[in-house]
Amino acid sequence: MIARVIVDISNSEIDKIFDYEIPSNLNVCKGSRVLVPFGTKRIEGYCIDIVDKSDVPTLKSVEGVLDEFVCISEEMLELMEYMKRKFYIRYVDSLRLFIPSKLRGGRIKELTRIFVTLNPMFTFEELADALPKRAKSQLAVLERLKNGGEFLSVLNTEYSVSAINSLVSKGLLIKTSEQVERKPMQSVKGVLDENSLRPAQKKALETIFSTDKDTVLLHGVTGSGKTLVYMSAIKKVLDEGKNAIMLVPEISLTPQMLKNFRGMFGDKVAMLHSGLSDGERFDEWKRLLKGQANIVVGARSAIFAPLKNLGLIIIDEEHDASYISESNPRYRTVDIARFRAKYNNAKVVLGSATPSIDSYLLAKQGEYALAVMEERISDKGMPKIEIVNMSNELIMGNDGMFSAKLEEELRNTLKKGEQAMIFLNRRGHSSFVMCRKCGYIAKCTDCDVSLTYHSVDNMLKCHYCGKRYKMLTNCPDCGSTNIRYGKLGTQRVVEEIHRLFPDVKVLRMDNETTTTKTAYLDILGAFAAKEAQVLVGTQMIAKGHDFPDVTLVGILDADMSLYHQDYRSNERTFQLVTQVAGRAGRSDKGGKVILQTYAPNHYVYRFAAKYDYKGFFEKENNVRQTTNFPPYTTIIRVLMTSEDEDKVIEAAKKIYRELLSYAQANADDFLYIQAMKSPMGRIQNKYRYQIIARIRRRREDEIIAKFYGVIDANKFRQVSVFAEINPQNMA
DNA sequence: AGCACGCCGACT
DNA sequence: GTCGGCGTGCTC
Repeated sequence: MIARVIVDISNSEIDKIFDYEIPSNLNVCKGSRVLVPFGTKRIEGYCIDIVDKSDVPTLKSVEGVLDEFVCISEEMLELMEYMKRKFYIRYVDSLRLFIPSKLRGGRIKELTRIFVTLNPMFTFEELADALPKRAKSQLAVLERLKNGGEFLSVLNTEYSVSAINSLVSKGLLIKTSEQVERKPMQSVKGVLDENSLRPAQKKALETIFSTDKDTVLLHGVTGSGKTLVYMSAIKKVLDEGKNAIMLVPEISLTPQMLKNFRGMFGDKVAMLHSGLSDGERFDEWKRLLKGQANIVVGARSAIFAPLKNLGLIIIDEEHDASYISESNPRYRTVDIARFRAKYNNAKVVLGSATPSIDSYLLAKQGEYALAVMEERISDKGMPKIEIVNMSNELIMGNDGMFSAKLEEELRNTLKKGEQAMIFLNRRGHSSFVMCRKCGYIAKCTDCDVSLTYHSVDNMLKCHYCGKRYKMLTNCPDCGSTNIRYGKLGTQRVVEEIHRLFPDVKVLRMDNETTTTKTAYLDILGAFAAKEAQVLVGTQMIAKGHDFPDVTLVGILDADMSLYHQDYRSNERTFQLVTQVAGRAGRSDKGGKVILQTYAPNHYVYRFAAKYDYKGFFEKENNVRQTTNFPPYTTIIRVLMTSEDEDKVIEAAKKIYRELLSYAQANADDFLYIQAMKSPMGRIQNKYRYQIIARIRRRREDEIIAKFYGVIDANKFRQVSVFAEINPQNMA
């Protein structure tokens, strides 16, 4: 018998199927990982098929089978073919997405997960007394473990590493390496009861299971109870003996979210999130493969979970950009989900308060079924959004960051002892470093980008490649010591608040303050614990936790994301404003949103302030259609990079010539094609040139195939070339 | 991606 | 004479 093998080397020249003889003593299956001789070396590979004969005259033999289980299912092999056709992804790159990285590279060891308990020698009170009064978070950890231990990986997502570590080093906590039977957490907010569902939720559930469409768009305003619909739907599917995938944006994999699912479904849930170590990820993957877990909750890549017999795939916050993989391998999660749903005869549910224009249009066109939930569970209504025209503030002589209105509202909120969140866009707020004498601006040596000053460590940082530099004392050009450096926008806001309200505690959350993985949760945790009254931050504070005491949200500069050459910027701004506004008034205290802008009449704000998604959709959809932008057209971007500028230009010219003549021969389908230097001309010491084409969609598959074909046929030494379809970022 | 094969310069 | 530079081509 012959094994058809993909070797585990990611290179387009090698991404072919190689045939090997299967020795009679080896049990090689379709989907097995195998060890094969390749050139002069031995290498890992994947057997994707078993056949009787081969066209290759002399064959080498498979040397061994790597795992005691078959790790790629028939479904995933078909998905691999689909991903090749649809996204031009190499076979190996697909296969690598399907399995945990722990499996590759030889030795596989079962990891024993570390379990943490309170030291049984002491009572809870004794342990608590041993702590200094200041150690609040350590006390929280102790309280968490009062009723039983927890896996370290779970604990790490809930508390800071330092709190846990210091408890362990003081001997108050005990780490055990052996597996301990998990006690399912107490369920939250009561058990799922069909009767506790509101009519709108029931109706949404009905739509999901009665429609003949494979995909349902669930448009539910913030706070309309989408999570309960998800859970009920999962429960129903589980009762039928089928399995489910629940995807959330990475950032919303908060402890609460995990707790909800564990509480409801106990051991049947596997988690795949960034807080897991390789070993833990492997453990979870194995549980899914063996059928020990029936539900997976995770970020984008969990769509590839090895679950069989899928009944339901849920994509929460479907508009979130993180569902589109923007670096190789590039794919769109919805397409993968729909493939798997079709294969398993399952349903896909796309949930959002602000669906993407693409999705909502598909729903209107009847490609998706549509379920709508228009009311908040709390009957509180949405917080009122007030638009403040910043041009007027300037005329009135206020050139500060806060409008008079926002300052007043902030004062009221603080007086009442309630909390406020101040949101500002990051774009346009990085602080660059400049010589006052000669105008020199500090730039990265590898990128065409000015450096950002980071006050935390007094260093200069390149935003694009991450390279760090010492802060300048003298100007390298003129030697002057008169160096000016700005502050990050968030930092300036914090100072402004301190100036206006000297006694108020303020937390700041941005790139600079969240360098560690746990810092994000630490800051949110501190704010939730009311250690500060105001939280100032960038995009990061837009999603995630519910803070019942937040009654005021200020959006300082909504416009920053509006005026951008990106065709999606209106959509993004609408989503952002809606999302940030949703942070206010989560409890019965109600809430208020102050939106500061220089374009108060822009339709994005008019619709956002009324929470009128449909109105916004109609307008934006119309704009896209009349201006010939996606989803009515498709943008293809071919990016070419090299350290050698002459070589990239040569490559760009050659490829452009070929594509241009194709475009001219198919002029009816091309709205635009142009070659140019990329807006970010050099990143990580590589020069970047691009070809941008905008095409009509009726023959898009064929045209995209042509583009990939031209790229494949043109290999240049030291130049890398790749294509992107409707890229999120054109820099 | 590796690695061997191969064909030209400056060294014990 | 040979050691080694890295350009080119192949891997079932």
